[in-house]
Amino acid sequence: MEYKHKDIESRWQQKWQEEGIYRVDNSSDRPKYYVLDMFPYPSGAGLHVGHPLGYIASDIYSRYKRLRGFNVLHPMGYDAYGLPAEQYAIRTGQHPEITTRENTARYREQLDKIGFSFDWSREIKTCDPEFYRWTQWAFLRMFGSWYNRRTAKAEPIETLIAHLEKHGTEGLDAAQTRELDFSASDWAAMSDKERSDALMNWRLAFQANTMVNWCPKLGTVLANDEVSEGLSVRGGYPVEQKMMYQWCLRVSAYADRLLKDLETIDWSDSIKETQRNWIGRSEGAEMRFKVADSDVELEIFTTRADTIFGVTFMVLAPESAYVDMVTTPDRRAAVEEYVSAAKHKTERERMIDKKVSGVFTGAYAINPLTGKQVPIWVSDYVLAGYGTGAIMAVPAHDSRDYAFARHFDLPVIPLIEGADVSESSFDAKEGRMINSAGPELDLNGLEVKDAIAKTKEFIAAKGIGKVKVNFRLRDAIFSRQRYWGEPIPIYYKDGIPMPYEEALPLALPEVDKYLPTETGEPPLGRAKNWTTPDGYPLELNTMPGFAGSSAYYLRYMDPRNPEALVSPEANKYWRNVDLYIGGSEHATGHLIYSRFWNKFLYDLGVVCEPEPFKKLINQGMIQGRSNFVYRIKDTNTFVSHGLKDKYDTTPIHVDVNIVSNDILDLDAFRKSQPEYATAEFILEDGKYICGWAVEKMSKSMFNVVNPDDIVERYGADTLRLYEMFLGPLEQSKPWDTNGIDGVNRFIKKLWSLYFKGDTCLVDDSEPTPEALKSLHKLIKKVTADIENFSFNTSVAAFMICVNELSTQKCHSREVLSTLLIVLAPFAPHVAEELWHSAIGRPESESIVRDAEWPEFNEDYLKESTITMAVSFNGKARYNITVAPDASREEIEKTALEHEGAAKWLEGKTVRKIIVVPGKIVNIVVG
RNA sequence: GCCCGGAUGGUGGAAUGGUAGACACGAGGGACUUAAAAUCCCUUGACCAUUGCGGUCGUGCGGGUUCGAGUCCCGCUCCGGGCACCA
Repeated sequence: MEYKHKDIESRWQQKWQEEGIYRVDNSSDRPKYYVLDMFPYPSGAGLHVGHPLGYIASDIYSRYKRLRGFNVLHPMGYDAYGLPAEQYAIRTGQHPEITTRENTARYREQLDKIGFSFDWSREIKTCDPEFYRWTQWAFLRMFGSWYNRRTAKAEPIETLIAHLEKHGTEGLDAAQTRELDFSASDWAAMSDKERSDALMNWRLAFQANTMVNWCPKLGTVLANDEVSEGLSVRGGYPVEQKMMYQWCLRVSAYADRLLKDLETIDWSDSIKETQRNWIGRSEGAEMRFKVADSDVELEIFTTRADTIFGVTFMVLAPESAYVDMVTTPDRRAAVEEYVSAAKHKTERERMIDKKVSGVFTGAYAINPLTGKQVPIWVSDYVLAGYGTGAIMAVPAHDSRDYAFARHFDLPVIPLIEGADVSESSFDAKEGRMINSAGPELDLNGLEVKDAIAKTKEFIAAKGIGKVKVNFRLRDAIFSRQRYWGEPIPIYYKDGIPMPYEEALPLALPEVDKYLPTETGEPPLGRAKNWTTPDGYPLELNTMPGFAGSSAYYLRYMDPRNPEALVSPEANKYWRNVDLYIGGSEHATGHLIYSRFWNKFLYDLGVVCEPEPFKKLINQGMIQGRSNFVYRIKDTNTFVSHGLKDKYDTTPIHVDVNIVSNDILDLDAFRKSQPEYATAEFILEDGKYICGWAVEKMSKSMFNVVNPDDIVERYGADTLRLYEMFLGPLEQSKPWDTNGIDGVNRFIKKLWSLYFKGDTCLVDDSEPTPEALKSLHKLIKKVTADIENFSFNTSVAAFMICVNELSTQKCHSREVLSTLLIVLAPFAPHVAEELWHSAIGRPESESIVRDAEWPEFNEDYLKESTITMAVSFNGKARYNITVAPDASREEIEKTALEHEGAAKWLEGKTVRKIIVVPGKIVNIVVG
């Protein structure tokens, strides 16, 4: 029998599917294990070889866990709402649902060919009403909840209303949009509309007038993580800041829990660090500065309370409400001009324009510790959205304040001994304080750390301010002015937003065009009868992309449950994801929102674990490896890479699919484009060698490698092994087809252990000690490697083992069948085939379902003798062989009596002998 | 600017503080073959020596700890990633 991958793979894939061997139940005697991949957005381009990298790794792990006796949940689905399908719809008029259906079908076809062990009976799509009803449901739960800081959890809005009825805002400690202050009788006197507006201040899903990232080109608002450097992540269009009334999620309420619980989960340091940065906890103090000749008090936030004696001016954000309150009449015109100019700048313009700018308000603030007056300025380097939108400026110890002070010629007072502030500020939080003594507080001589603590204590005691923790994490803007997303289940009764609970799932309506209406309303404004049966208008915004992906891992536990997102039983059984594999680009988006969403559901008692993903592995990106041909200028002649420097050439991308091992297929090249039909070549050694470079894998670079092509040519098992062999899972690396032959050769070599032509070589001979040693070395290595996600070295271990068994001419059924079990997670098709055709296991049995992972036996690894290196002064000189249980003395004796020793001992004294049993003997001479 | 990673042959990459370069690609040589493909065998870090033994240097740079450092510590350089007028 020959190794025919096409025949083998399609046959087993079909059989596995018919028998439903990957279907998993919500109850089992076996322990549970949940392995999840980040589900893909089904784009029109289909999968390229980079996409399955993480899926292959998770599949290997799932299969391994199954063989180890776990009940493994390993589902797959589609993140089906997204911009590309909508933009395609705008261009062509094709309903995004059709586009999405076509794309998911194509994805499924591609995924199936690779032989994944997904339980497709649990497949979900975020655009399926039976799925998104639970996205909408969760949104309404958030709408109906507030965050009680006292109990540190979300509570039903009714408990808040009860509090307001009794005490007003008195004694309330809640996550909120802004500080509100009213009494129980005020509450009683409010109209329904006023109450609704007031409650928005506390709801976890709420509407607010906030500064949003508005992308005019996309016609929608974007969340912070959807914007990078002032451009939209999708499409790269400019984004401006705009005040809009929008739906938001109060993610910030959970900032401290999101930060603290990072310590409880097994994620990489880098992604935890990214989340820590994004959450941005900073401990500081809020302080009040009286404004001279006014009752206004400026509240500012600082992390450097110790530098209060160095305050030489104050700065307000242009958008700050203080600006209006403090500006003196004579300065008003100048200030208004500056503020309006700042407002008209986009975020990108503000970022590019790093020039120092600002305007004096005419007012002065009084330093509460010194009583001295300092001028109040307005500048756009202070952000309205962080802290209080006002700062005390300490130019000596803050580089931004320093730049401002130098530009406007304001005084700089150094506060730290030895700090040279003639050229730049001294920002480090270290050193001893100077110039820091006032009538009531003396910080001189203290270390910065102690000075901060002392100042905080002082201002708190004096009632000048309080200790405050600020977070950079913003509430997530939750409305999108787009069509292809989940409708927000809200209707408006006399202008009051009401939950539309009874309508769930609230299905996405049909529209004639996927564009905003003439009056500038979102596309849902075009839907006919987009009202409740009573005629109340429905919300026109849809939910953002992260909505559907925030709780999908819960739905897989119980995907067809019509009563609940997930039943308590199913949730208690599967709990949370044990292993999650996906790209690190979701660090500040999906992975934050999911954790937030899960914590909210945890507060509600819907889920039993406070974190959704116990362990997270970020697979690296697979980059493209582009090939180039070199055209001699103004000719149709192409020169091989090694000779190109002799000519004046232009490098041109050439399709990597007509290049093999960097050698160009000349005929295919001539046929690829009409203009190349008459191309001439200057060859080296009869070949045209292409140049190469690592670039993003994309159509425009002609470097897209399609997994189907690899599967067609080499088979899924080769693709799987090769993707793992490419390098460490978490590292980004270019796809390089050059090495794939080696892995394919390995499979053929493996096959030749079992078959020579049509003859089956497997027999019942007693395995030799060497064969058992090779096998158990492999079991030990692969077991450890899988646990550590070091799959590349596992593949190497297989190659070594097969080479050894092949040299030993091992035909033992015992050894060769165990080898297949170890290989099965990596290359399931060839393992299953040989399991039956060569080992002769019964038809009814499947290696992927019924085999048991072998335990390695240390005894087989023991050597009758062991080799140890003998070194002199640390440099190895010769080897000795000793018994494994040789005593220290025996080893030393053997080492010194070895014939090689004489040369090194000649005329020297032995000072010390270090023996590391089994490894090395170091003889220190001198 | 702050915070995380990383740097090893021609290439991708291996190495619980213990003989650096596993495994694979590529390259060179050979066998088989009319020939090619496929397959198999040998060589392959650099330099020196080569009749044979062998020797010297080598993990981005400079120090240190250690009998012994790719690995640990200190100080740099460069590359990748995250955050960023966040006070």
